[in-house]
Amino acid sequence: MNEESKHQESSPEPAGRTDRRVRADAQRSVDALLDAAKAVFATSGVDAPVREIAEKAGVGIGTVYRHFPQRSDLVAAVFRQEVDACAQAAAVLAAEHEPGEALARWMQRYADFIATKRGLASALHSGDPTFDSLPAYFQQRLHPALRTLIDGAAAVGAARGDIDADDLLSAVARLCMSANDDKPDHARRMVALLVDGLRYGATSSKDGK
Amino acid sequence: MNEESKHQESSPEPAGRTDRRVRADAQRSVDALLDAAKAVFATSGVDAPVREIAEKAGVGIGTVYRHFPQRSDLVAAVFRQEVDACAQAAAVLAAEHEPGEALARWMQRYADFIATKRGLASALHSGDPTFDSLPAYFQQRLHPALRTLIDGAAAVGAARGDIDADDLLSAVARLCMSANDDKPDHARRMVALLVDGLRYGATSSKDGK
DNA sequence: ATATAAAACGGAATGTCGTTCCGCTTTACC
DNA sequence: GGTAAAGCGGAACGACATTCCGTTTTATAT
Repeated sequence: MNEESKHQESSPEPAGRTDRRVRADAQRSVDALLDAAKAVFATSGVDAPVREIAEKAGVGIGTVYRHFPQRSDLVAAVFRQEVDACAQAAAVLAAEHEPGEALARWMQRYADFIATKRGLASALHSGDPTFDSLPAYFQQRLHPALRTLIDGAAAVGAARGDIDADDLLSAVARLCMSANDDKPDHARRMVALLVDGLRYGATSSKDGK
Repeated sequence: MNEESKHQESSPEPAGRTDRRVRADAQRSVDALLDAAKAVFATSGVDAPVREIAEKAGVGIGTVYRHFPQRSDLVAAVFRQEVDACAQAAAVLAAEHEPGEALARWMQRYADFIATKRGLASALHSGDPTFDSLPAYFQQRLHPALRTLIDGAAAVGAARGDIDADDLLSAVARLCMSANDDKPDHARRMVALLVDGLRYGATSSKDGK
């Protein structure tokens, strides 16, 4: 169940008869908007004015609302984009590191994502219908990524494999949302503890039980 | 321009009542505002316009801001008021029911409070300094109420007494904030389960296990 | 290459909101 | 009753999200 990238780098392939779909300038605007919004949200929070994002992206206000009918649509799009990046990171880490290390690094990557998005929890509980589909999207995108990493690590005996990916994802999310006010690295250590737990239960042999 | 006249000089009133403190019309305005805000927040959410509250209370906008310098001060005041009511309910329930029943009913009362205040979690995580003191106030007000109920129930063998009140309060809060979208009575049943757990561990006699 | 219609653009205009300001009214105390 | 402080109401202000529409750009047909 994969889905082609909706807004990736513009590839000038002339294939297809009716290319009436996406105009080049529109694609440029959307990309610039997403980049600008990500940067502005990171510095000024998700409550930053739309005008500030439009200015940083070098487009007019009207252009923002052409592509994102509501403010919340932009916010949701950025969240989705970051989740995509997080999911993609799984493949990259799996290619660059041995399975156990890849799993550990990805868990921290995911934890960082949750911890830095302070406005995420508020958005999900805001009642805005725009965000209703986000939880399902997150799980749909993150579950396979983590599942693959766990299986990979379990195959070489670097971690136990009998763990539900969703359980892990929600557990980490809860850990990172709780005590972020007191100690900045509290979440990091708790996640590391979780990963160590995965390693502890590893089975060296093929036979799981 | 800061508040300086809150506290008068050192004890200028020996026995007589100094009426220079609160003017009658001001008290009326504050009461009407609090009532109106509670009603409006319940129906339209905590993001309801200040003007709507002012109109419902029958006062002008200026009057709102005289007593609540910021919107968030009004929100916090309503939260505090509801927590007070919840804490007071403990004494009422203790007087009207036997200890075990009082404890059980109060837990549901508290659960209802948390579950219906959808904007509470968002407010606490909003970063607005106005809400910084709320968690401490909640605990300070609720802890003694629950502690008394637990002790009362434990004294007649209706519940175990070796439970930390804060643990219970935070556990119930978490339960009521999680799965409120799926099933409306999920929280209620989970809280009932918790209460049953308290009853299960009750000691009818003095034997310490 | 030029024409053309659709798509996209920019930004002024609109409406809502929080908050401030200030002249007028009420209250409490003498 | 006199008076001064406290309280009141609401117009005014600035920030924001969102809409509207005349102008410009793009993709395709000619």
